[in-house]
Amino acid sequence: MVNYGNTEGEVIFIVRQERLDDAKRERLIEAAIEEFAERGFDAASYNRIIEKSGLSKGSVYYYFENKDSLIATVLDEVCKRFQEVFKSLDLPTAKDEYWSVAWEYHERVIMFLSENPVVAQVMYRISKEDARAANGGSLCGAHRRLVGFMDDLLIRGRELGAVRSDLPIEVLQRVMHAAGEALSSEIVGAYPDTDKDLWRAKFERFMVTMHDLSKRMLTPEEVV
Amino acid sequence: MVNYGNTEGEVIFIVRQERLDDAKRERLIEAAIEEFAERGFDAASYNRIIEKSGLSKGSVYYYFENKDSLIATVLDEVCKRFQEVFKSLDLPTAKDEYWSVAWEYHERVIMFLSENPVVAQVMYRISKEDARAANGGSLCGAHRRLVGFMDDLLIRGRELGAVRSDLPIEVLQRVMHAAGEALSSEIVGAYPDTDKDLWRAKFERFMVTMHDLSKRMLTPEEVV
DNA sequence: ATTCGGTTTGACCGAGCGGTCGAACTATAT
DNA sequence: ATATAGTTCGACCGCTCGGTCAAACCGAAT
Repeated sequence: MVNYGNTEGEVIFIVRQERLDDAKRERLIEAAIEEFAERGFDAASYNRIIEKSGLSKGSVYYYFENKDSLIATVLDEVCKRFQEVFKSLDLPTAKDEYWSVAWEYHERVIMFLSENPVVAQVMYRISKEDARAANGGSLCGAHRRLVGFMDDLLIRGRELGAVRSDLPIEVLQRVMHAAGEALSSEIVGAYPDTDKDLWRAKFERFMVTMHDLSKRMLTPEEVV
Repeated sequence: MVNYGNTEGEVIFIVRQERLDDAKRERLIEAAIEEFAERGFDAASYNRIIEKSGLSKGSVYYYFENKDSLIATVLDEVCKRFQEVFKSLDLPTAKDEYWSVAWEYHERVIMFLSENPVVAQVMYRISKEDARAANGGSLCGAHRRLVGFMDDLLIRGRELGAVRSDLPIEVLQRVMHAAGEALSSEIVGAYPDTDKDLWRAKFERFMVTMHDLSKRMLTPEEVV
């Protein structure tokens, strides 16, 4: 797996980070995730992150060259956590397996996002700020890692004849991603909000809708 | 038409703005549109806008109470320009008219966005920064105005039986908007890029794809 | 007891931010 | 010619930003 723009800086910082106490590292990264979730990467305040982490300014700058370096580290962390979700999910090997794997994928995604609302918000920020210039490199790479499984799934689906071939994978990817975001907005971030049954109902409605839309959008042209 | 959070400030500024020279007003607004397009509303620099407009700081603050006030004015301006596009487009009155009107809508949208790339970028920023808190009011209102026609079209479509009724209009709206954005990304902003025929081809491909996806997503469940 | 590399600290830096304000300018009425 | 109201101007304000740095601290080796 390529390491997109992560920690490309001076070697000295890599050495130092290895020696960094785990507890401190976690406090810093958690503070950063919260800040990025709340404000996005651009508007995030490095000062505020440092303050929230409880470390001193000097210490943080001792381990991380600058704001971008910390961003890269956090992006890597977020990607790792998300990718972990699909480690045990195999791509379909036959056409009639496709939609059940897709269902499982959507289910795992939505559960992960619901159980990790703050991380979810960061992922949301990644796809929103993706296009911009400054952190473009890291963000773009992170975005690619996040949609990696979906990409592979679409490619496999096309090979198996379960997914239309008249549109580029990238277009399908974008539309699916956009639809998923639009649909999941009212479910993610409202996890066990007082009423667990209500959430479960919302969740199941989302799954049905997402599955329905996926099939409609992706099914090969000759079938419709 | 409701005036969403626009120029709610002191009366004195309204009076002054009425007396403001048209040429100066346009220079300022155009500078602001460019800045907002490039950086978004949050990251936009009021100082930079003022500098670009050629006016002095004191003058601008004489006519606009603050940054938010100028943002509200620009939002209003952008909404007006976009809404102008549909003034001569009527909602369908029969089921078999629906898809031709939808086609016409998509065509006009994409033409407007292509011919006004900077304004398009601002509209893009509106929908991206929509969720956030600070300017939430104005941005949210502007967003509603921008998707107003699509909303009406969907509602009418449902009344005519051309659009599915099993999902809330708001969900359909979001998915359509997201799909449109995902699909149009490679065409908007690349208007007459050296090769006019190439762009025309891209445009026609977009129209076909958008229409296909719209039909797939919106068609009532019993038909599929 | 001293030295020394790794680590921690917070005062400090220049830049840019949104916003203020008193002085100067201008045009019209008297 | 003078008074008055509308307008223009840019120096200046307090604040936060990302980032620097000399001094202090600490624990292990000598």
